[in-house]
Amino acid sequence: MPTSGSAPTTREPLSRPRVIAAAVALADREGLEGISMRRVGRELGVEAMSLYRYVSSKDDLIDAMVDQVIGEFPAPDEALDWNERLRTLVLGAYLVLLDHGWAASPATSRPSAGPARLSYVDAILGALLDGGCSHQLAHDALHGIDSHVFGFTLQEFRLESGVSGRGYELDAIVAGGDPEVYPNIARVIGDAHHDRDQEFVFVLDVLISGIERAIAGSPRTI
Amino acid sequence: MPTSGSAPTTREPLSRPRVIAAAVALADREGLEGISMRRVGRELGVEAMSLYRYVSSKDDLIDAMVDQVIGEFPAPDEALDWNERLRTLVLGAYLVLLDHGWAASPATSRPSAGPARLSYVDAILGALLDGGCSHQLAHDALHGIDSHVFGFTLQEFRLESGVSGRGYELDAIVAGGDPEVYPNIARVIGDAHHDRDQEFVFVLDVLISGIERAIAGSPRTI
DNA sequence: GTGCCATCGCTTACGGCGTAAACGCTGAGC
DNA sequence: GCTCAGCGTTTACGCCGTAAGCGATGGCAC
Repeated sequence: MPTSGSAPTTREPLSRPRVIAAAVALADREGLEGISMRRVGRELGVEAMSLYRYVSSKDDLIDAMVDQVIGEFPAPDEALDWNERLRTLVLGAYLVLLDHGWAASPATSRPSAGPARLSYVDAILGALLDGGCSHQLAHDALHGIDSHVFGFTLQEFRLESGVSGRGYELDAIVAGGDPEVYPNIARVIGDAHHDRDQEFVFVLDVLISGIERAIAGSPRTI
Repeated sequence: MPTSGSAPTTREPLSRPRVIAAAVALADREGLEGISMRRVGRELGVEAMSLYRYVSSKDDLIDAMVDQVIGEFPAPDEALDWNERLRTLVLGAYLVLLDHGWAASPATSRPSAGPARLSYVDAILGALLDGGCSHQLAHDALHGIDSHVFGFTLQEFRLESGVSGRGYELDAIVAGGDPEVYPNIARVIGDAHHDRDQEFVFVLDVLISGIERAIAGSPRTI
């Protein structure tokens, strides 16, 4: 083998970013359930135990994956008014999450908050404070917005990627049963158009206009 | 052994409800991670494989556990006005979920909807329709309410039962770092009072009053 | 050159998981 | 007494996360 020229088969060395990226790509294809240390290792042409040099546990890996996804959320556009800024911030987060649906669940249920998540939270709070929210109101509103972003995406993936396949599964259940048993579901389900983006925006706008009215009711004094 | 009188050591026969109840009790104590077929079996003094006569898989068990919890949600009080009925319905659901925090995650992310969940959805839709929502609006509002109920509870348990123990973990993270990095978090975190019930109600009221205004904007025509 | 040591991926092993398949017991009906 | 269905058990397979230790590689001091 020549002394300098690297052989084409020389594989790139492992690194934490490479491990995380491979895991994210795998989860994008197979979902969170498809993630195991052995599978991620295989993805990188490496044994499972080798990953532990870059990741302290599977939980650490998943936290890092989540933070990686949140890192893709678009940054706030400081030129916009606070409410429009908040809207685009949240909408941007939602659109990224749709590309990595598996991330909503650990993002919601795991306690860790990485730097990307803290930045995102900071940006949301920044918009709320610029709008005149009291610290308390900003704090409460953040919770509402956060559970909307992650909770809604989670629901979407529940309905979409269910074992039963695709579509709105209530359809099937209700259609198969007596319409007298769940009369209101039966009434609504036939007429309603199921457009997830429009639903997300509807709820988001309800939240934002509710926050605006709360600010008007008790604006920040300091 | 006498022919009739049952010996005190005779153990009650297994049954689906008994399996589900034992699993719920175990999850209440240990969380969802503590659920394994072997552990649930041990709880009942039985081998893991015996459960499969009453439950077709672990997923089936978990779906049944979730529906069991949702079955505890209080029924709607038809005497109330639609908006107050909706409020108490949602608040009742939230309070039950707090007692079974593990249930929020599978309730949100698994595709199955058992009879209790369908009843609950039907009750919510009933209130919305009584309020004059169009079918489309009722449908959209349902999604917002649902992700609030389950998403919010999920967040609460994320913050509470984290590995780091108890309390608001952002505190620790932010306090340890440079306050310049996340200035808005730093501003808010010191002042805001963290009262999860009050936060839940705040967001709920924002949602309900948003729905009221949406009804006023485009009431149901049929 | 020689010896050393840090880096890093691999091997082996353990206990636990979900569950398929086949096995025994036990009690009721005849 | 025989049969048979109901029901809990045993055994086994392939997966999982990860603790512990091994071996190769390559840069560095001398």
